[in-house]
Amino acid sequence: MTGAQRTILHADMDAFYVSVELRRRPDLAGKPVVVGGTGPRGVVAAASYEARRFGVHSALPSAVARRRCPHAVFLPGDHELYGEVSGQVHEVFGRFTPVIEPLALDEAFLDVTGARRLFGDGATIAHEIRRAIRDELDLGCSVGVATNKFLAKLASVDAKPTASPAGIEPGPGVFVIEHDEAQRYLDRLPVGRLWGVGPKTLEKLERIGVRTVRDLRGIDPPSLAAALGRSQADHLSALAVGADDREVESDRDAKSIGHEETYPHDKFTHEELSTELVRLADAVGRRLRDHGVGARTWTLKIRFSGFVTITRSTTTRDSVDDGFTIVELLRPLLEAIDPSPGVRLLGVSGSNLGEPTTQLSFDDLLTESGSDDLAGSEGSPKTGASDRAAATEALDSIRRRFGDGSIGPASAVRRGRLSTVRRGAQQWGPDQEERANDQEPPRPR
DNA sequence: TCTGGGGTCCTTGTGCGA
DNA sequence: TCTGTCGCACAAGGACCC
Repeated sequence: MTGAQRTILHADMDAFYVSVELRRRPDLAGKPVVVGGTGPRGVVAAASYEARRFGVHSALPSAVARRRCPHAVFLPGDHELYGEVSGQVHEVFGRFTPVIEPLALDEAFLDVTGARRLFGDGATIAHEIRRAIRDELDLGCSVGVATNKFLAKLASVDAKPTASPAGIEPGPGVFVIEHDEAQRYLDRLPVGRLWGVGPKTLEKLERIGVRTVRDLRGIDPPSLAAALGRSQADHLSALAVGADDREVESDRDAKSIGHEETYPHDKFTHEELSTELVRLADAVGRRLRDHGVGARTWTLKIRFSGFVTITRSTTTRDSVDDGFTIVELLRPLLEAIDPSPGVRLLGVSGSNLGEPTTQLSFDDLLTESGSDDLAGSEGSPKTGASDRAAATEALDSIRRRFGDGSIGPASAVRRGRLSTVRRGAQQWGPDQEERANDQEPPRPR
C-alpha cells in the first residue's frame, strides 16, 4: 500500500445531465427523466434515479429505455449548457485546491493534501464541497476520499444514492476509505469493480476462478499473466492491494482529437461518404487550430451496418491542421473501402499531436491531387499548400466574425443549408429531427 | 435490446534498416 | 550474398472509461 500521506478526492455529480435539466424544469422533480439521443440509434446519457428503478441506465439504447420506462420524460440533452455548469462546478473545486484533474464534465480528482491545514481533513473538505455545490448550484454531488485515485474513485461509488425496483436509497454523500481499512474494503469487492475490468476481462477472470478482489490477490502471477497478458496482470495485481501512485494531473494535454457521426440511415456510396469526410475533416481541423496543434497520424473509422468497425490510418512527416489536407490524406483510404454493405458511422481523428507545420513535404507536393471541396467550386483550379493556408485563415476569420454556420465546405450544404459539425452536438446519436429530414437513400442492389 | 461520441491505453502483426 | 534477429515505427484492432 502506497501514498498514505496523500489525500485524494473523487467528486462525482449525481445524475448530472438530469440534475441540470431539473433546474430549468423543476416540475419534473421526482419523475423518471432520461437525457440522451432521441433518434432510433440514440443512447441514454443519463437517467434520474426514478428512471433507474426501471432498469434505465447510461449507454442503454434509447429504444430499449422507452420500452422499459414508457412513462419517462425523454429530453434531447444540451451539451453546451452542461459544459457551462461543469465550469461552475470546477470553480467550486478550485476554491479548495489548484490540483484538479477533470475526468469528464461531471467528475474530477482533487488532490487536497496541501489544503488540509487550511480546511481540515479530507472528509471535512468533501462535505464543504458538497454543501457549496448544493447551496450555490442546486446540484447533488458524491465524494470519495482516500489515499490514492483508484481508492477515491471506488469510494465515490459507495457515496452515491442507489436505485432498485424496491426504491431509491439515498447515499451517505461522502465515503472515506481509511488507509488501514483499504485491504479489508477491497477484498469483499467483485473484480468487476476494478478500473480496467470490463465485460471481456471479467469473463477471462471468471474462467480462472477469480470473482472477488480477494481471489485476485490469491492467484499466482503466472496464471494471471497467462490469462490476461503481462501488462494487464501487473496492473490488476497492483490494484488488488490498493497500490496506485498516479499523480492528480491538472494539465494533461490531449493526445488525439477527432469527430465521428452515426447516421440515421446507412450510407452506401463513396459520393455520400466523401461529403461526410469533408465535413468531419473541416471540423477536426478547426478544433486542432483552436488548440494550436496539428496531427501527424490521421485515422479514418468506418462502422458498417452489422456493427463491424474498421480503421485505416496514415502518418505524415509534417503535422497537419487544415481540412483540405486532411481530406486529401484520408480520401484514398476511404476510396479503398467497399461501402456497399452500408456504413452507419464515419469518424476522423488526428493523433501524434504537435506544433502544426501544415506545409506539405516535397514528396507530398509532387503527388498533390488538389482537393477542391473546401474551396467550394467545382472544377476550380488545383489548390496549392499556400492557397490552402490562406483559404483556411479566411474561413476561420469569417467564422469568428459571423458564426460557425456562416461558411463551410460547399459539399456540406444539405437541403439548401450548411451542415456543420459541432463538438457534442449529437453526443448521443442522431436526433429525431435529423431523422425526419434525412431522406432514406435508395439502397443499391 | 441492439448498441453514441470523445477519448486513452494496450496488444499484435508487419515492414524496414542495422 | 544470404539469413536471422533485434529494435523501432507504424497500422489496425480491441477493451475500457465516462
